[in-house]
Amino acid sequence: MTHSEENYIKAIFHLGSEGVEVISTNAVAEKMETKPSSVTDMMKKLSEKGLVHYKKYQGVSLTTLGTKTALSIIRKHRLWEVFLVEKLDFTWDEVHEIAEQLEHIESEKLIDKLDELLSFPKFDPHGDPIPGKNGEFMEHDNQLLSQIPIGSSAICVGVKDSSAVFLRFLDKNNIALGNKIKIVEKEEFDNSLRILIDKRELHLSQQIASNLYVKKIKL
Amino acid sequence: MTHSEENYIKAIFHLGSEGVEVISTNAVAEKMETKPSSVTDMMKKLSEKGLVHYKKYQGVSLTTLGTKTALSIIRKHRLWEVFLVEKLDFTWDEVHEIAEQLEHIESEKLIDKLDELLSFPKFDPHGDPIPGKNGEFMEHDNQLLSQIPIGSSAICVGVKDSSAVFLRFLDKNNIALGNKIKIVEKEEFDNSLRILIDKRELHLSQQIASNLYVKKIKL
DNA sequence: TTTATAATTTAGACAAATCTAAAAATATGT
DNA sequence: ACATATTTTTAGATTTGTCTAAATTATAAA
Repeated sequence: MTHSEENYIKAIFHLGSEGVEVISTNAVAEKMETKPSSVTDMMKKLSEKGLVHYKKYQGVSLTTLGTKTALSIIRKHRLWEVFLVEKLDFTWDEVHEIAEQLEHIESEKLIDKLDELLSFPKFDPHGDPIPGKNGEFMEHDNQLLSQIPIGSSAICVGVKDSSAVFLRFLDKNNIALGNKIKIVEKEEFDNSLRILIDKRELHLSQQIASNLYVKKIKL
Repeated sequence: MTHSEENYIKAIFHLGSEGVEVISTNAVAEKMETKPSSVTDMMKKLSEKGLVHYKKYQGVSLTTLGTKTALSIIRKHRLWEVFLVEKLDFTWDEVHEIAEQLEHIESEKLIDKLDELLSFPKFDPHGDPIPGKNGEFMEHDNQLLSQIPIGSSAICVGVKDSSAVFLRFLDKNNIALGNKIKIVEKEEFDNSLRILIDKRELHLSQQIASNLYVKKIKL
């Protein structure tokens, strides 16, 4: 498989995870930052290779083989991210671009050994689950901070948007995975939240709150 | 730079190190396993980019920039090889192919951090010197086992041929870098050697002896 | 020095991945 | 349901890296 093919497969997988029912040519084009006509060409190719189901004008979806392939690429991406943070002291906002390159390295043994070196991590630095060697994949069933009722407490477990800007915003405000957050008040007007984190009080916009995955805890 | 361009630059550098005075189109083609016509095309391109000196029918050589580029790629290749052996327990005959892929990953910071993780190694698993961050490069001035006089002792410090077959031959005969070798006798007829290594006696063909770098030691 | 051989370059073609512009199919609004 | 807007596909062109076959230049041999 070429890098380009792998990137398309990954994009289709991610669109699927985002809950898009039927994946359109335009959606893929937007995610890949290419033109729809390029997507059409690639879908024909991937279809011939048995990686996607594709019928003209009908949208696209991954075959079983395509899904397996996507999970393998995502596994590599996320393991490399853990490596960069845990072993090379990169920050979580720096690792994505490098992992985008490393995910295309071909060597099953390399990934298995890397997995072992990192003690078989289950999540990447952004809280995303790492698919297993045999394609086991646990979608996280976490809630977004914005969906949690007022007064309850939760642990920060992941980010939905893992762009560098968002991650640096969290760093700046000392919000890290593992932190406990208590929702003090929700502003009716703009759905912004007043929260308590490490005894500090913070004000988070709705946009921030809907990009933070949390796990509710009982008091 | 594309992967292909980088591979050509590396090939030209290695041909230069092998003591070839003028590097011909055919020599590059052979090393790259392509056709001479492909080489001509690429040389024009690299020449326009200022990486090589090239004049039709006159052969090719690296510019200062080209040499700097080659050293950077070789530095990456060799650091990754050390990583694979030291951190992931690969054997020295397994690392070349994977490092061929990893050497194209773009990130200065990644390489600096990797260098640090590995405690700034000076040699790769085959005994080849690792170029420094600023292009410092120490060609090893070692002798080949075949050039050492009878009766003298030497330490095994590197391999000239680092193909998997040769490396596995050395493994099979318990010859590793760091081992002390004493040359007992040289057979006039075929230049094969009788050596003493770890109290074991071994018989090495001329071909083997001329692919092992050693450093002479005084008794 | 002329000729034969080998090395190198040019010309033209191809596959991969992309693009633009035009055509075709589907979806939407009244 | 019909016209319009949107989406998707097709057709044809471009770039990169490769190839084959033919032409050119350099080298070696008689």
